[in-house]
Amino acid sequence: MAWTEERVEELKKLWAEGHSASQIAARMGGVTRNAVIGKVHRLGLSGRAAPAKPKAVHHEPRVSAAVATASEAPERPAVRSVLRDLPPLTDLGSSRLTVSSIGTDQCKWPIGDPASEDFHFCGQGATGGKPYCAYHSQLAFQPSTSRKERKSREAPALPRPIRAVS
DNA sequence: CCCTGATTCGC
DNA sequence: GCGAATCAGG
Repeated sequence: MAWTEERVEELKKLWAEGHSASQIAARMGGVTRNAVIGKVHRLGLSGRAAPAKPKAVHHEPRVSAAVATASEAPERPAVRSVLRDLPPLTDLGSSRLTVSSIGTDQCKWPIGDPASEDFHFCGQGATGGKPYCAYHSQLAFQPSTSRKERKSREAPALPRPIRAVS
């Protein structure tokens, strides 16, 4: 399908009305949203009414600011009790697991000081899309506190999942 | 995973 | 000029 006068006309109109590229593509037919966007750009009418863009930040080399914000919160009594009933955690040679080398199926429980050289992750098998291995999942996802202390509950006992590098 | 626009580049 | 592929982001 070619961009005839009429079609370009309608494109301009719809775009000006604020329809998205995909909406325009669907309405006009014969073109994909990519085609629409491409045309919009070539017509020089990109950027609609005052979205107030921050400034050309598009497509810049992205610095991975994925600084591990993990904290090795000291284990609290409640956690310790859980710990007691769990099988010992076999120590993998995990000192090399860094935020960038850890796999999606590896436990991301932080070990050590994030600011330290030897900071690493547990690294044991983490299944079901969980960020932690079975062992650490039990620490991370503490059962709901008994309705008794409901009121004073808060502070999720431990480290929040490290955001996997997507 | 759904969507958005932006950019690149072979055609 | 065109638009699919790809990217970056919401």
